[in-house]
This record gives sequence, C-alpha cells and structure tokens, in this order.
Amino acid sequence: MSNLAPASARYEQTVQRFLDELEQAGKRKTPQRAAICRAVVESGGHPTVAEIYQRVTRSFPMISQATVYNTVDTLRELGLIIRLDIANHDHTHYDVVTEPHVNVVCRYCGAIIDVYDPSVDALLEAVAGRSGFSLSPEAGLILYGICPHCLTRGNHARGDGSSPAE
Amino acid sequence: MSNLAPASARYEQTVQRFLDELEQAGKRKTPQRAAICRAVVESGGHPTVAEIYQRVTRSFPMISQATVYNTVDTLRELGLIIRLDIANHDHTHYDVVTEPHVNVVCRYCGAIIDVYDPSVDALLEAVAGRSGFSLSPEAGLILYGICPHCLTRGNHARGDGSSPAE
DNA sequence: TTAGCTGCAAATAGTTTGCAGTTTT
DNA sequence: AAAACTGCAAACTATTTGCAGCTAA
Repeated sequence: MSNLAPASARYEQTVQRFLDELEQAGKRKTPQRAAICRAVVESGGHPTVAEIYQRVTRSFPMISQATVYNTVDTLRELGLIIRLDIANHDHTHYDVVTEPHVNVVCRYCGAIIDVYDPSVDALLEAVAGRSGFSLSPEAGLILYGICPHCLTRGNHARGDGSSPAE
Repeated sequence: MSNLAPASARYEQTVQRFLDELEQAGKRKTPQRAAICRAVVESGGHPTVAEIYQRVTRSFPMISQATVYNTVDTLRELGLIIRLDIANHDHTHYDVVTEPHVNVVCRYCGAIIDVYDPSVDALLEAVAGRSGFSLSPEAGLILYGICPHCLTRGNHARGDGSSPAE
C-alpha cells in the first residue's frame, strides 16, 4: 500500500482533479459542485445521493437534492465516478474508484468493500473474447456474500436477499 | 454444448423442477404459479416482471402484476432464479441460470447474454480469499459494453450510460 | 450578457402492501 | 377448516423534470 500522504491531502488532490475535469469539460465550477465533489471524495467509500446530500448540507443548508442528483450524474458522465446498482439497496451508490475491481457487498449489514485482483483483468479478457463485446473499462463488478464481521457475529441466519441494513 | 433434447422438452423439464421445488418448500402449486414458471423459463433469457406478466396474460387474462411480483420473489427466495439489477434498465431482470457466470449487457441495445468461463471461478476464489467474505455461489456478475451487432452498426456513438433501448 | 446552474415543487413509475374474497391441501 | 394465494387498488419512494430566478465566465 502506498500511503505516502495523509488522507486529507489525498482527498484534496482528488477533489482538485474533479474540479479540473469539470472545467476541462466546459462545465461551470460552482461552490455547490465543489462541495459535492468534496463530499463524494470524503465519504471514503460508496456514497449514495442521500449521504452526499446530508454531508453537503453542513456547508450549504439550502442546497436541494436535485442539485446533488444533477452533479453526481455529471461526474458520472465525465467518468470520474461510477454507478453501483446494488440489489436490495434502496439508494444507488457511487464509487470513486474507476479502475476495474470488484465491489463486495455484505447481504447482512450492507457493507461495501473494494477488492483488487489480477483475476479481474483475466475475467474481462475472457469475457470480451467469448462475447465479442467491447467492454467498458470501468467494470463495476458486484459480488454478494456475508462479511467477516457478520460471519463472526452469526448474523447470517437467513440466506435470502432480504434487506437488513444499508 | 449439450443439446440432446429439443428446447421445448428442456423447458418443460425446468418448469417441472420449479414446481417440484415449490411443493418441497411447502408452497402451493396454483395454476397461476405454473403459468408464471413456464413464462419465466420460456422467456429464454432474462425476463422482467413486465415481460412475464405479458406472457402469462395469454393464459390468464385476469392475472394481476402483484401475483407475478409475488411469485417471482418466491422463486428467488428458493434460489431458482436470481435478480439482475442492471444499470439504466427500468425493470429488474431475472435469470434462470444460477451457476456462477457473467451477464454481459449492451449499453446501446440493452441485450443481455450469459458468458461462462473458468475465470469466473478464479475470480470468486480470489475475492473470497482477499475479502474474507463468504460469497454467494450464485454470483450475478454484470459487465457492460457494446455488443458485436451494435459495434458493426456503429450505434455506439455515445460512451456514456444513457438509456437507449429496453 | 447569457448559457448554464440552482432550488423548489410537482410528476413519474416500478415495486410493495393492505385487504377481502377465493382456493389449494 | 385453515392457511395460503390471488387480484384489485392504494401507497410508497427514489429519481426525474419543469420552470423561474440566479450566477459563473
């Protein structure tokens, strides 16, 4: 792991990158958007619009959810974040990580973690070869299971896909 | 591929399996459910509730969508089908294939195909090892891209995730 | 200036749910 | 008979959209 800089500095760097990309795309750099970008990055994971909205509200009490929806969609169009449609989660999640990886979701507590492994690239190549598809590089692969924490706690009583947490 | 039996016979066999599983689970075997099971299997792919409903309406003009939703969810609980939450598709799809495989979705025309490859198993093992998760065996992996047909037709003008068909 | 963005409110629509009557076992 | 299921309609809610006023460039 390369943790040469403190988290805050890395976050700020990413936020700056987002703003630069917005500018390059001819989009306006509004204070709301800056706050939303910051919220997305600082969420440190896989935020939903509701989470982003709640976070941004601290600095912009009057902001509307529609603005968050709009901005998040703009960021997605620019390829800066990707959508994660997770089964049984009421809200759509977004991921700052755009390189091919796997999102592993706990069926019980709803936790989402990113996993990187060479087998992802192998899978992409194999699937592209077999299907003839031109696959999107930012594959938002999702796998479901029970996380170590819930396994230990014995929280995995039911094997179905009922929604326990988020 | 092992196509020893005609499609219709294989379908009927699967329908029978579904009905048997329903019975074993202590569920009732109603004519509506039989029709829904048949519709799911005969849809030959990745049906939505709307598609199933439309198909079942032929034999049960008075059936309600709620019944389809209920039954489909029951089948899912029993592990006979899996849910596919596909980005930008308005309806939830279901897949009769429950073995680990990849669903490849065309961003342009919405087509969904199943791809089997040993790399899927490798991925599952690697992810399970790295994450410590107990992964669900019926991994509904989804990848996005442009299908060969749309590639040829040059239909892939836009690289974003806007919804074109489906 | 002016095209684009924000915020508010209303609309959209897939899915879920409550309930009364019906049916399988 | 009893629990389960069906069908209808109403409810739910995340997301989208229209529009008037603001604002970054």
